[in-house]
Amino acid sequence: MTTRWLTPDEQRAWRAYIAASHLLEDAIDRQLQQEAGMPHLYYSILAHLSEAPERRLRMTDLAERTKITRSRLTYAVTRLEKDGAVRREGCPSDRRGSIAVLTDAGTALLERTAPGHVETVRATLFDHLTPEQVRQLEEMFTGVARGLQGGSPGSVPPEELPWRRRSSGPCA
Amino acid sequence: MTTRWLTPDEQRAWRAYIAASHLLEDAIDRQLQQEAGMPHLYYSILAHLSEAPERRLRMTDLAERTKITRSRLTYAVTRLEKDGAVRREGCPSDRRGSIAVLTDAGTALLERTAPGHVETVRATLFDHLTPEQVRQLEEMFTGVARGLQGGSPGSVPPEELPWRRRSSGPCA
DNA sequence: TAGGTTTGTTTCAAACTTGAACCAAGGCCA
DNA sequence: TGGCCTTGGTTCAAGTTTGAAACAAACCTA
Repeated sequence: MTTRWLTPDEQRAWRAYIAASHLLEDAIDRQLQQEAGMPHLYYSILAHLSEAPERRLRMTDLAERTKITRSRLTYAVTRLEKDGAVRREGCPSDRRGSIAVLTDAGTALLERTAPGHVETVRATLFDHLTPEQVRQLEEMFTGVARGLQGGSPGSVPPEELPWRRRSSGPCA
Repeated sequence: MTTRWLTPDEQRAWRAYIAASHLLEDAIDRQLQQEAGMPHLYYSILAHLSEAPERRLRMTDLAERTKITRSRLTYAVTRLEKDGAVRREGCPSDRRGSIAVLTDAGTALLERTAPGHVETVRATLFDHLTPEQVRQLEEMFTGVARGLQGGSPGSVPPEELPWRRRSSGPCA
């Protein structure tokens, strides 16, 4: 089949998306670097931990939720551990595993910096969207994410699809 | 003022957006790394050059269009130059300036790899969107980008807004 | 239960990004 | 003209990301 090129509408949408998402990530990274001393990704790691039961998650679980690779997470957690925001514990039920735990200092940092972060997200993104667009945004990107995770990254044949990691739970 | 926290709708939209945009960038980076031997950003640089008159642009101009910092661009162009996809030329009218020029090899690489790239963008993004959503996407992100570029990065006061770089033109 | 495979995580080197500092060259103006 | 501020680009060190390889524990299965 010959290439299905993008239509002019799609072209424009793609460009706008790429431009805005770069600018947005940069703005948020800068703000968090200033206020929290860490890039957005690291902040997200803390945020995800803070919502988990007992503020702890298996590394792989955390990697999945934050949508990053394991090695990237290892590096990040090591840094956050140095900062004192996270602590690592071994997993008693599976001695291969290690668990990242949000410390009290990490919790405090999150509470201190969350308002500024939210304000930035608002100012950069949501202040430009109507409530209807917010709903659209969620719908679109939920679909896109579903298409991408746990399978068919691009054009991988469906044979490889039925792969799904078992949810490892709080490991306890 | 107390923090304007995100509404549940906004929360969900934000999470979906973050997750999908990470997955999307990863997928596209992987595909281009495979097929073109370079990450998406580098490919974009070539793409932008290919559309410029005479396939050449001032560094700063190129940085603006690709939405990246100058130092990042310097690094990228140096690499692309080593690959032979880009050549640097001095700017005759302003001896501070340097111009990135897309070489024939760069053009060939672009032509060879564009179909695969477009196919990936389609499979990962546009195949999940209705034509109406495509229009919405463009509208939303155009607004967001406008809000972010050339001013008010987050919560910078309007005093700093009226900054606008003069479009330097093809320089020649 | 030994051997082979899978799974969870880390490690390592190479590539990339960041932000501040630097170096020209251009512009402005007394 | 001589300073002085601005602009266009690069450089440098420190930090981050990548992908492949290494490990170790868990899980088969014969």
